[in-house]
Amino acid sequence: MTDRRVKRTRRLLKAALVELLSEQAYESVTIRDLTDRADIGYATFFRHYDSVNDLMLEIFTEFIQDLETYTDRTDEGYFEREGTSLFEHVEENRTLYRSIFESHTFSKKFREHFEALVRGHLDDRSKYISSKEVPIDVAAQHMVSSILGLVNWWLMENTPPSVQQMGKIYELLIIKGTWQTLSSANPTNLPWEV
Amino acid sequence: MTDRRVKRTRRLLKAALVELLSEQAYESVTIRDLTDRADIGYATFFRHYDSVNDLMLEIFTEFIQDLETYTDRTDEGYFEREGTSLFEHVEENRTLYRSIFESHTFSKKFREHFEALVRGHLDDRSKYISSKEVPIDVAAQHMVSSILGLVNWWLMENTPPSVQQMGKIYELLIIKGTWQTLSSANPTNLPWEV
DNA sequence: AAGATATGATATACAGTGTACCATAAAAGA
DNA sequence: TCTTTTATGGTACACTGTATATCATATCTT
Repeated sequence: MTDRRVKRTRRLLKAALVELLSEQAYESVTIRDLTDRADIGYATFFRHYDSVNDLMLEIFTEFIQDLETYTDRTDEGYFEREGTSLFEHVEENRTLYRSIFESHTFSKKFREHFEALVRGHLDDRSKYISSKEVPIDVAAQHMVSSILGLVNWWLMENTPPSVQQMGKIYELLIIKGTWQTLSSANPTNLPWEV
Repeated sequence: MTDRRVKRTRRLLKAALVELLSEQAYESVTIRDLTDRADIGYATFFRHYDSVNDLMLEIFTEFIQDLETYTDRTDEGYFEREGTSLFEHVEENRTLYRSIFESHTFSKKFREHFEALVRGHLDDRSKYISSKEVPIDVAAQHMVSSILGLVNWWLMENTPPSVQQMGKIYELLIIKGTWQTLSSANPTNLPWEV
């Protein structure tokens, strides 16, 4: 695993895929495309990865780790503050986000990671949640759909609002919108305003 | 176009695809699978459709038409009444909905149709919308993400709530949740309660 | 310097798409 | 009913892309 040649090959392949994603759709990338771009032998690919999905998974995993350290910067830990962090991360990785959202497999994976995160936040605030009509997992799913919908909209827009504007929309539409529905707290006494 | 043989072939192919979708993933269906199931010659497929996507598009189009006549039953025309209609339609077409949501191409198409519908509703209620921070197309996108997220959750759940329960959740989480955020109206004087 | 191993190149098998061709069956029109 | 038209089945073939096997060579580790 420490062999320089192995590290070089894997590095070249990952770089090749990231590069290709800004030129063509993820689904259209072939193994020949990758080995040509990385300038390595075709068969060599299979000595490291099972498939393009397998290679993408490695990039995706590193990407998720990057996102998690990124959103953890704001140690206050509240949802609405993380909104701006999320959109900053998206802005800096537009191409990769677009590719992930284009792929059914990886948008699903991304959603799963995100849902776990949101579930954690909701569990932390469970004492404020009074709604018996909306189950907790439906609420989590709803926030995830809303957030990822907003991110997706922002990615596809040709003249997108700034990160700050998106943070504002995020707070208004998703945090307040959902929270008012689920919350037993007085609107003037919501947790993020304490 | 009126040739009995043509109609027969196309009918058999559509039936074969619908049948196969309850047995395997949409992406995995090959043309050979279809012609074997329909019991027609392989080359015959290409005399009618370009690709599996092309065949699926025909099924999808008929499906969308069915949905539209379905949701039009409730002539009052309000969002929250259509919630139950939507979930009724999903319940009666679970397999097809699952296949559509599994396919990036068709979930996108479905989303586009739905978004046009929601945009129409929002435009009808534009006088109630006061929010200057949330653009109208972001609001429409947000409702669509929320609704389709909820439908998707319902489809994947092994012990899903009833249609009536889903209608209730829909009204609370999506209609009221979003509307309160966008609306200038007094909560006791929202349009659907008039 | 010697042994281990990753790579490049090539051949091969395989699955799936898409086209061309022709004999045959079935439909449409008189 | 007879003739013409056309859709179908079957087959062969070219093409793309995946995946494995093999072997000489280059590169790395110790």
